[in-house]
Amino acid sequence: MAGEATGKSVGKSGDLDFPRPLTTVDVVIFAIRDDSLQVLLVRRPAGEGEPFPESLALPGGFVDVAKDRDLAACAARKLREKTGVTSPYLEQLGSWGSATRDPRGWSATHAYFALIPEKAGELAADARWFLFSGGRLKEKLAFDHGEILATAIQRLRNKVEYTSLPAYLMPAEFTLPDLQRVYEIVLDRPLEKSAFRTRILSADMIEPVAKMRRGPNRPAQLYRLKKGREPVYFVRTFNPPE
Amino acid sequence: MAGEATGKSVGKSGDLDFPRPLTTVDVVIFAIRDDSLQVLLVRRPAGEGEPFPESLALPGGFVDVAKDRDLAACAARKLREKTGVTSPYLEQLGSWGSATRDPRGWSATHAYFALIPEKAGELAADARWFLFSGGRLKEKLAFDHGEILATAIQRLRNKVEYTSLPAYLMPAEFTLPDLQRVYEIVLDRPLEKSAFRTRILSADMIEPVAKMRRGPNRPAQLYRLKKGREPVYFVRTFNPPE
DNA sequence: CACAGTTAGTTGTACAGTCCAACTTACTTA
DNA sequence: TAAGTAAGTTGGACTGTACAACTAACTGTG
Repeated sequence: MAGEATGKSVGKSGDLDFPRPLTTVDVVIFAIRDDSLQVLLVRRPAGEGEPFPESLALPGGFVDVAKDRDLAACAARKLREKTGVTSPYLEQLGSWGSATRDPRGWSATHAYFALIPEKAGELAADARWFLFSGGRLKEKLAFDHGEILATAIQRLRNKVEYTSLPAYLMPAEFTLPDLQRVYEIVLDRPLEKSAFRTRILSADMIEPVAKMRRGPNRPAQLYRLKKGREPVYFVRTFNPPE
Repeated sequence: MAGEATGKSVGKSGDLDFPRPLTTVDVVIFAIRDDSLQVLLVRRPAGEGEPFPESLALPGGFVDVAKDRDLAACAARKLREKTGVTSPYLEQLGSWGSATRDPRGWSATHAYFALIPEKAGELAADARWFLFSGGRLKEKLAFDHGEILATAIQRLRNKVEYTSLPAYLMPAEFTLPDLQRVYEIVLDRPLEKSAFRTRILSADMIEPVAKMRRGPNRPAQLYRLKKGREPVYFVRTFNPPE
């Protein structure tokens, strides 16, 4: 495998001797920070021959055929390198490939999206969190990363309507109003308190811990995610607005 | 672009001189035939150095950087080459990449799934329809295509619960009981007639044509898909079994 | 030509879960 | 002790599915 080099003939049949697209992996990393949905972006390097120098981009890069066992491992590696987070919610988003998306030639990227709790330790030096204002990012992104990001948000919003995905954006312990707030941030619309509670509590996805969150008002029950990390699918969506 | 060959140094920075994974596209093509869900598979060639010689596999192959503008075009090309169908429902399924899935080296495939109406003209010589018995395919497939196929079925089933996807499996004109039958075949469970009709008719996705299907019993209204091909999303799933 | 058989399509009641709004509870602060 | 606020509950209206019984429209048979 290591002797395969850049795709020059390797097998007996010799039919692998043709141009290969570049293969990359990019990760859309979401977190809730400052009461809003944020995404982690990196600044591209400025070197000669670098495409989109100094533009903002999704964290990612070439698959390393020596280091990466598979695509998911590659995505997990990039997530870890940028955030230090090791076991988040990581889902494949899709792939984008064309002759023109990278000026260096035909390329295909495998995009993942990750949900992580706010805490997160140190970020890599080139990485920063960015905010959506009005559901959109202000900055233009390198390559087709704007499109990938838009797809990620759409997928996230869509799934939040009928799954427990936002649970992966929560810290270890949280209250039901906390969780509802995160749903509302992602969906960008208010939800009904009683319907929300009924749905979440009957989904058997969280369990109360023997503590209350105390504050200036009535204390709130703290919960944690139950083991068995698969997201829950609800049989109805929250009823759509208007 | 054409001079790029197999990944040998091209840019000024020269940092593209590293091994590139093989890049392929595979297509899971579904149709309803003989009152059941079938998938189109091809027999792999027998040549020396061919992986999985004579095994069954999904239609697919290497991205051709000269012919294929992007991944979707590549998938559409493979669909066309095997079935002659040109404008089906074609959705990206995901990508699978690892060091071990192809004995020829690190490879990544971009998988698509297509829904086509039964009619379909001539098939390519190496292609044949295969049946699921008991929700599973009997044959073992080459590479990780069994896994890809399983994911495709799961995705199809899942979406059929709350979208109008099966409409793309229908011929140009069909009756409501026809459509319900297709839902039932895919979901492998019976649905309620009245709830089904209410849902479909209020979704504004089909329109009656001025004809009836006549047969040995009461004639049935014929419908066709409305223009504007996006699938419809329902706010509830069909209530799950048991 | 009536009647059985079959499928198309409708109707009505029960039920589940959201929507909406008002209510009670438990705390803090003045 | 009273006002304020957020947590959590309760009940009636509404939407859409589940289930079952019904009517409608045709064919084929005796």
